[in-house]
Amino acid sequence: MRTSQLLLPTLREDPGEAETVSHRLMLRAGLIRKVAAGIYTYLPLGLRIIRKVEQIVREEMNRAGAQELLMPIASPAELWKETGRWDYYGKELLRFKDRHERDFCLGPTHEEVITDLFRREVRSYRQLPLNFYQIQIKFRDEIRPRFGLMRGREFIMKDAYSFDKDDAGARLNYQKMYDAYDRIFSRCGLNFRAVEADTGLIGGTSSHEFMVLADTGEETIVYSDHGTYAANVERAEVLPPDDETREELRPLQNVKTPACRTVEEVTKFLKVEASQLVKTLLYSTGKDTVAVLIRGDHDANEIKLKRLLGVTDLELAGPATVEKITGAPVGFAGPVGLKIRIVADHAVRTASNVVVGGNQADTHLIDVNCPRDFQVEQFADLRNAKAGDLSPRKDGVLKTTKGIEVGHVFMLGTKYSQAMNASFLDPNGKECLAVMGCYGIGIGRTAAAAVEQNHDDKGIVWPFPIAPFHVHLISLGQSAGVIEAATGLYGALEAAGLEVLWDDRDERAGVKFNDADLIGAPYHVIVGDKGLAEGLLEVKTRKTGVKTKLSPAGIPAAILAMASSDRSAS
RNA sequence: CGGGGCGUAGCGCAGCCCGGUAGCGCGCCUGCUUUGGGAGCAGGAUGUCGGAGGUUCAAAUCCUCUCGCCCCGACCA
Repeated sequence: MRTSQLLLPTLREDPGEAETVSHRLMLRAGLIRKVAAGIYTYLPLGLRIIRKVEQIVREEMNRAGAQELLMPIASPAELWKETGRWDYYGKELLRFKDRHERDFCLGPTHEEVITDLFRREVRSYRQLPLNFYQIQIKFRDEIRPRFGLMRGREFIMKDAYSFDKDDAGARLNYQKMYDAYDRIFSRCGLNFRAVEADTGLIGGTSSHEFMVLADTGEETIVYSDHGTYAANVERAEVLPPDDETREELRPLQNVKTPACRTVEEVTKFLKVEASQLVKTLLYSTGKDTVAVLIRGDHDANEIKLKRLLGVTDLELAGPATVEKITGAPVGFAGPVGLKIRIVADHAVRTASNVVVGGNQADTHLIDVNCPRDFQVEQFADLRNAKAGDLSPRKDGVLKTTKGIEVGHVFMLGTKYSQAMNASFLDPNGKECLAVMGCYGIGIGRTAAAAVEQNHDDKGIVWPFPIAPFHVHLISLGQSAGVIEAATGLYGALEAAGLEVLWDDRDERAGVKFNDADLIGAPYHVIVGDKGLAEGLLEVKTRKTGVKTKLSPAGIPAAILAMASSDRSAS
């Protein structure tokens, strides 16, 4: 492809709308353009990258025995009402009516549609197992789209759905997908890790997320320093403290803490550690308000809390509710004398002589002890794991890192097959529910994650397998010799099976070099009069910046050799 | 939805506080020179100042309302 025939609008300056590396570079390199918040056009070069990732995904899905199909973007409300997700999914589900006033939505995921297909078309255990996948545009009306392709409202996803006759089969399919994901992200040249995860809105019995490790990731991962345990922090179990010994209990006292509301303010004012403080969080469940006690140096985990309380909606109570229940403004709530249901994290049980809110403005209580001064209905694991905690498998101590979730595999069990009566006949003629799994990969997010992980101050450094082009051919000047040599090389490189972007514009060398660095093809070949005069042309490896002088005829073979050694090294 | 910020030429921004001619850099067009890391000179084009109301002799600037976008929190591939 010649740049003179390609829409490749690179930007010299950082666009004002982008802050994240991948978002900024993808805009600057002319890969994407925004149409509306979280909605993007893939420009020709950007689409090539998307297609590369899709192709790797497709090959590995096919290899794992999944079959490709394509479901519609729009689906009727009836299917969603069958599983209850028409209501449960909330505002993220973009709804609309057709001309006959029938309710439809844009598919945020396709369990309903595929399960409907299954129940219509599959009758017998002989047809199982089955695994279907598609690569298709999804729409989720995200609360806050951000970071370009990282979290769009419209995005390209590979989603797969497996159907098995029993749990053992489902586990096998799950494992196959897990292994396929491992290969996919390895082939994309990413540094990633599979972690245990929460199942969220999709539901089901267990799941793993595939996380690309990057400081800019939105997810926090905890992993054992000496073992194999790794989990999303929202999922990671925290073991109850094994040391039950407590300090000698001192008598409770009332202290004035003027305008000290936050943990930080209170600990600073009273000169105590955050771990000596217990915060009292009031959560509204929609039905009632529950007090949740968490140690001052810990963070509440709302997913664990929802599970304990058996609710799906949960939010911190507003100032009015807090005042009504505690009689004090926000910041001074405490468990002593509180008349509502109280649950607490395990760590609160073994803490002694703690500081809590006094349920009175500018007042805290110190040397408070449970159960002497207040009672808790239930102790449970309600906090986020943090660095330094014991691994739940007791195979080491937890460390934390940031990650970008690029893939997620779920064991669904019979959640959807039951709701939609997707059954088959077993050898005895008995009707059985299909055991399902579902498996997603964010295609655009994978590309964006690759940029987060592979860039420098000049631009993107694409991993070879998903690079939009393998070779960026840069011709300098418009002399007959240069044009002839570049034309010859272009043909020779393509004949060698390499994808070549030839910058044939009448631009100055600096402009071309800078654009090439920005776009980030793995290898750059520079054709100029200077090189031609000595019969040697420069080949630059984008990642290392190393330039090698080679005779033109030897360049295609040399690049193929470099590519294969780079790939085996990584 | 809560909090913070922004909307002025294709892009990045200044001007707004203190009302009076719409400006800078990059890009774009023409010409000459230049040509291996974002060229120089000369000339040129480009704006419903996000939109609607209002105040005023006069509004990019002040007021009200509205729309869009970005960033921080509650959701997820």
